[in-house]
Amino acid sequence: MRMGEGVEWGVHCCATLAWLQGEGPVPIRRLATWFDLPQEYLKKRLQALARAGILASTPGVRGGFSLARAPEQITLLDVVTALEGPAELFGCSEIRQRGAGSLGGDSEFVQPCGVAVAMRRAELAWRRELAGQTIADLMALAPRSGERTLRNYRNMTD
Amino acid sequence: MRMGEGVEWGVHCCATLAWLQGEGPVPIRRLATWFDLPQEYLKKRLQALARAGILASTPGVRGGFSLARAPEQITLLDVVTALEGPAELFGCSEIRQRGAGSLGGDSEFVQPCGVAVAMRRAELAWRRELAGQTIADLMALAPRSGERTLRNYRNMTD
DNA sequence: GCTATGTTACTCGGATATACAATGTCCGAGTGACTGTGG
DNA sequence: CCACAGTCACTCGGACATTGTATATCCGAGTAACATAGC
Repeated sequence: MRMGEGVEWGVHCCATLAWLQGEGPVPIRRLATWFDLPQEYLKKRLQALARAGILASTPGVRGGFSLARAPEQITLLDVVTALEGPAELFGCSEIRQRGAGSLGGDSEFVQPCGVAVAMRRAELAWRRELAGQTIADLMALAPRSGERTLRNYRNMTD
Repeated sequence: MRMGEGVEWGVHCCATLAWLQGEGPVPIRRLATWFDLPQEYLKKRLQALARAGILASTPGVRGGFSLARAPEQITLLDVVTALEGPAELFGCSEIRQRGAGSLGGDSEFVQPCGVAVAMRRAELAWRRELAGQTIADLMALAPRSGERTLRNYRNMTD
């Protein structure tokens, strides 16, 4: 039960795109070499972010990816949900009303499964924390001596 | 990123064993038919709970599994950790200091990755909620008209 | 000078391969309660 | 009545087979900026 690596990639790429806002779209190759990631697979993950409305993709010769909204409007929960899917961590398959256990109890299962309720509560706490952190918050935390390096790197490839 | 089904099985089996405390060990076959689960695989998961000190297994002809501690002493976090491992949901692989991004920044990476910090905070909130729920809490919530059925079921197989 | 055509550097979407974890099954060994037998 | 061996019903641990998902790669199609050619 672990999150895919794509989540880490996605968040860092969002932060990077936030630093580079105003410079136009950033091609995947630049992001991939910047973080040393497999270019093709990174593309797939960023496409998922674009489908979710977090990134915007512009085709063409000067194309690439850019933020679709302001960094303050992108939460970690948005990124996680876009990349890992909306499914819950705990999927209740209602085993309580299967097998011999369901023979006697007919009207007992009208109220929800207590296990699922408890799990959902924990999961909501998790999502609430994730929803409270935006890309802008991460930018404020990060020590951006690297920002200069990041911008210069564009010139290195041109 | 989903939890395995074994977690649902484990929690329900713990609750069942709690109801049947004092009747001695319960064999796997009874639990498996009760919930209509694959017996052999359920065994594997319960063995994991036994290794974690949540269940106790007694060999022999009247053997089976039983709770190793009181239901108040078993939290959902215990069960989840025993079955899914202690690994964190978000594994930071420090991509920020890989590739071209790490060329300029030398002393920048002394402080922890902001992404990992935010993820860890959310995860701690999740674990805190899970640790606040015990098997005994679930028993108090559950409508146990089924408890009679459960005890009778023993006689059905004897 | 202006339009048409081609080139280039990107993205998109789908198809496919690979690695690894989750799920499921099977078998031999150990163990303790019970049964039966010999003394 | 008691010691002892045998059987039975369990668990344990490991060795597999199967399935699904994450990861990774590749290819054809579309698109917009730019360059070039033709009028």
